[in-house]
Amino acid sequence: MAETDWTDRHVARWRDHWVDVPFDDDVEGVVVRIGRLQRYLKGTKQRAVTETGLQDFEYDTLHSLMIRDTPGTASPTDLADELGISGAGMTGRLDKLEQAGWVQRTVAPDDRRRVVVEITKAGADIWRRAMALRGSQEQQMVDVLSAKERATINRLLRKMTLHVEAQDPDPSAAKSKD
Amino acid sequence: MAETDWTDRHVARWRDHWVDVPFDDDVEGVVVRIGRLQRYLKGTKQRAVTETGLQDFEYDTLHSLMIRDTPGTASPTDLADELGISGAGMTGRLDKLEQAGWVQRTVAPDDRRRVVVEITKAGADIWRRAMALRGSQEQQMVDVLSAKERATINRLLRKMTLHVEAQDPDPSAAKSKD
DNA sequence: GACGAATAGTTCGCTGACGAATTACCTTGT
DNA sequence: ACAAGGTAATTCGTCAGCGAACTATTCGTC
Repeated sequence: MAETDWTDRHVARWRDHWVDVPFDDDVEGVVVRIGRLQRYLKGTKQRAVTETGLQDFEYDTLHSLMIRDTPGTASPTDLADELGISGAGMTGRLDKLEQAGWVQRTVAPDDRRRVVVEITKAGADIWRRAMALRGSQEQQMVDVLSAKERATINRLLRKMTLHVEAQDPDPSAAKSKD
Repeated sequence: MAETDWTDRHVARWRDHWVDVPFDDDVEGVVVRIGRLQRYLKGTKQRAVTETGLQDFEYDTLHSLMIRDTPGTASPTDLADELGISGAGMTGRLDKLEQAGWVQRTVAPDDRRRVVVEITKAGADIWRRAMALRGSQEQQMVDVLSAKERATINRLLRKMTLHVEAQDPDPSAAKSKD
């Protein structure tokens, strides 16, 4: 352990104060570090996205629309589930995205209750631009690990994701604000 | 690689569609998995906190107030920084927390611009109750790893947090909604 | 083939958070 | 000693998102 990070200091400070609560250094370490890395990623995304002129929630929605088995097209409900927001919230987002010209709504001809959301050329283009800006920053975070370490951490992370994905059987309760 | 998780499938699906963007399986894997684990943790916290009758943001604020070198007392600005919300937002939260009787505001006698936020007995009690509910669920996530694996993943996570903490020199831009 | 239940999406009123402006207080330089 | 500038918190207007009620369409069954 060459250096101590924020989490080490946090854990050291709190090991004593813990009363009536199970406290395991390694568990706390994993949980807190994941939180801190996620916070960092959120920040880098924020910066990348803002640079394109998109708002955070606009990018999130376009992103969700693109990274699916049917890229660029989805129902509002599916998107809402995937993004972890309410139906009402989704309506609001789509109003703004459609207004801005990034997506397009059409009613499904076979079931007129359904709405099909499709990304426009402009939408796909700006999403790709934001993606490019993002990628490099994420790369930077992971690049401090060697190839071998990257493989190891993915193996361990996968062990945990498999566990949590098994608990929550819904595969669409997914990606959140990455 | 015994089983594939959501991220494996995501990466497999997207390796091809990637154009004009650097795409590394392992980098994407780390980033996406961290996001998904964090989402899960957010969910477990949510459930634990709701069970105590607290609202999410109330718990977050009490938590931030407790896990510091001066547990149970802080300035509004420090709390806002730590929680990553604006000063205005903090004022709003403190209004509600004070109203509910979980915290108490007093002006600092030596510098009357300053406000000292202190947790009340009731506040500390309910926070502790929520903590206990939380702990066990976090434990569960990490428990799929062996003791040795837990040590390894913490080492690798620390490598990354040290990197990102070095980039963002502000140590208070910290914990977010854990 | 018609009426009740189910489903997809939207509208509505409210809430938490934001940025900008404001108030109150302290510090510094002359 | 007092004006100019800085700092801590609050107020104000706005916005995204929520849950609940509502509308429009389809399904199921008798």
